[in-house]
Amino acid sequence: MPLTTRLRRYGRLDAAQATPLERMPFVEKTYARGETIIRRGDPVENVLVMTSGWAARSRVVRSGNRQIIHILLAGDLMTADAFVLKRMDHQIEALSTAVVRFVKPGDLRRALESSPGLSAALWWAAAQEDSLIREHVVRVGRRPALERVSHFLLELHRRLLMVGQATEGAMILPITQEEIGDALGLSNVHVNKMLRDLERRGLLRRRKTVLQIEDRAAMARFCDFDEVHFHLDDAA
Amino acid sequence: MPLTTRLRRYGRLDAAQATPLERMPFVEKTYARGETIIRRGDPVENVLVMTSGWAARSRVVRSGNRQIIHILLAGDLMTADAFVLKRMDHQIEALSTAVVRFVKPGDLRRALESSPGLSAALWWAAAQEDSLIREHVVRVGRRPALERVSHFLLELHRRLLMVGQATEGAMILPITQEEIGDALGLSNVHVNKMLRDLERRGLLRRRKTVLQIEDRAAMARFCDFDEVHFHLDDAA
DNA sequence: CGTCCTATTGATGGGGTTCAAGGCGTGTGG
DNA sequence: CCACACGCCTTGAACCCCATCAATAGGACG
Repeated sequence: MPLTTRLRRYGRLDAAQATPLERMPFVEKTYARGETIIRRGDPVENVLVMTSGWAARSRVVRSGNRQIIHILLAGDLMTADAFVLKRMDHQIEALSTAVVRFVKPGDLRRALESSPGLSAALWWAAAQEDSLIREHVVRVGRRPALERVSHFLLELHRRLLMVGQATEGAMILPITQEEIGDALGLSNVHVNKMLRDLERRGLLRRRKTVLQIEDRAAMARFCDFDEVHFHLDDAA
Repeated sequence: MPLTTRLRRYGRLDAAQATPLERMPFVEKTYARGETIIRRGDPVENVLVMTSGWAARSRVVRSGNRQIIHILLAGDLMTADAFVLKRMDHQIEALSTAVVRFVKPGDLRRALESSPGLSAALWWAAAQEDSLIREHVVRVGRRPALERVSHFLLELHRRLLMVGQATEGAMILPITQEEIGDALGLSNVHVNKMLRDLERRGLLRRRKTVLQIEDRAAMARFCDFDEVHFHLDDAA
């Protein structure tokens, strides 16, 4: 289960403590690419966990433009604030075929109570998402397009590695260039030009949906990327 | 105490329940405009609460440009994730003279335990900040400059109203146009032009640091602003 | 009364959008 | 099994929003 894999990175969670999480009752639903999983305004009644695939938190503004706020990958919590907020202020949509696990808040609560390290680990996961979104603000607000694309891809690669969905040098990108643009505040046309530029510079290679990053360190230097905001060594 | 004022908006917190929050032991420090309150990389040892003034979460990128991620006002929690994250991934700096209350995590924990509604209310406040930051991504990524400035000002006004720091038609803006630009991913020059444009359109009036919004509804229509992301009616 | 910071304004230039057209791969129905 | 449609990628051209540069003005403060 990808969520468990991810929480183990927190460092304080062993296999035994994770068991209640795996044992929670759930219902799984599969969504097709492009389908809306939760609409803005919907009541938040369940805790949703991504089991596989890609999804996105997004908003559509009056002009019709879409802004992708955050990409959701396997192991991500989609409604961490289910206990507090009554209604969704944004929508979540599937970017690829996506499997989503629905858990009742009560069942999660019981799992948390039965294992002390678990709630700390889930808090950490939620705080990590917050941190990623803060970094996204910086990326969109103050980085030039070329670095912006590069930085975004490195972050995705790092996240996929955390849940065992990528290798050291490659990952599968199931999303379109238009969607990358919607995440980064760029046009699909310009994303294309930036990707080709990164390829021309030898920082990237692409074949269909496969994306290779030869030299992660070089790319990180190129776009001013670091891992501080992942909080990977934050076990207390 | 502004934090209490704000939490009352959550709806489930009465005066009696808020008492432990007001009674927590604390140390208060005052920061001058421009001073850094917490540095990126600093360990998170206390819970910090804004008592008065303005501050900002920000990051400086390699080019030297600053991105303001979120504006902090009186009543805001500056380190809600103090229990989970070990180190700051961004900095917090004072935008005006700012008074900050330092509370020990243990003391907060005790206050939370002594009052059932309190932790829910604090969770709500934290979730509300998350929500505001998500909206900020949309604003910076997909709104044209004129609407961006307008939308930003309306949000600040709404937030100041929540803590009794603004009147229906006016607020005090203690920050510079350059800082507005750093929040919105714009240059100080362009912010100036947008402000003057809003003034010319009769949506705004300015005298020194006083900013008047004649017709909030008209301005909200103008920049596609709504209050969904404030979650003001989210008492369970 | 000079100094420094902020606001203001115009001129110029560039990074990125928009428009448009073509190519490529994949699925689909006749 | 081919023809066509459709979605996505690619590329060039024109344009525009906003950044940058520069210069002035206007406080606030010592």
